[in-house]
Amino acid sequence: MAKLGDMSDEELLARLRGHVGKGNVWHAELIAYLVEVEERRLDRVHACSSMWDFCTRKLGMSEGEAHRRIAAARAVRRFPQVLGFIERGEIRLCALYALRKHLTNDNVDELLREASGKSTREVEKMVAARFPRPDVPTCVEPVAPRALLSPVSPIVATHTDAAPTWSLSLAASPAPGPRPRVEPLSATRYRVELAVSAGTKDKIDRIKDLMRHRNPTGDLEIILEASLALLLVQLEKERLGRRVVPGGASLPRRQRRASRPPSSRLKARLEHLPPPSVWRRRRAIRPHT
DNA sequence: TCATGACAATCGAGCGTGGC
DNA sequence: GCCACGCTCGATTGTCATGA
Repeated sequence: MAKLGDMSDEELLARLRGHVGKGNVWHAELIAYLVEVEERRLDRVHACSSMWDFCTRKLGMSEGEAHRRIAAARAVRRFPQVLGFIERGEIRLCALYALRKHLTNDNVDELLREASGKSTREVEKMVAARFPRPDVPTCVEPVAPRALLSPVSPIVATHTDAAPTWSLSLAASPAPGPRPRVEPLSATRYRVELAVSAGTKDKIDRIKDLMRHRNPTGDLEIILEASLALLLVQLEKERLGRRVVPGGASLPRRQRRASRPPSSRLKARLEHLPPPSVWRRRRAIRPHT
């Protein structure tokens, strides 16, 4: 290959354009190779018990990498048209991974077209809308503090209730627990899972008692919705009430910026800033920024 | 043992903000 | 108006735990 420094500007740009998008082609080729290897059963020829074994031991892939690429290869094997979508960068491997179990001969073209150009999250939402899952049962139960957590996840549904749609775990201390989880179940329903402090649990119980006349079953979804509605009104008043600007959020960035008083802008930023020691830590952790 | 899911780490892109 | 910086979000990858 010629040295980059020796190339003319035109040649340099032409070669650069040639490289753009090669990543997708490379990915598609890799998947195509895996399809062929599996069809010829070359994994067995090379003393591997499975494709996964072949990819991890012979090709040096990580477990997750092997798993996702084999899944993509099997989707391509069933539906060869998938490869074109990968090659053109219209569908990402992660998005394909989310989609693969729902592909059939009848819907593959339609689903691929619909998922085309969407992010993985958007594809997950699309799958949830097309293939809705039932609501999860409500669950409120004590969990161990973070430091005492056993390897087994403490979040287990123990109570079944038809109507509510979110599960809740109760932490015994305010120490950081498992990460909150929000996942689409269908086009209009979400599963929300989180750990809360004992104080928050007490508030929920108190609200349940006070709302009993309007919410006889103590439905957590009703309580959450009512609480969020109140908080939303308060926050909109706090954050947007001072900025009486015609058009509001639809104004161009510069106008929005100019419409905000400097004092409140600075205050709003300071309210959400971690202490300076954390800034230094973050910079050390993220050297690329 | 293998397949799978969950989650954290990492990287890059986009956006908002402050300073010049 | 431009630029640098920091934050957030999405995509990908690696690791670990778990169930078949």
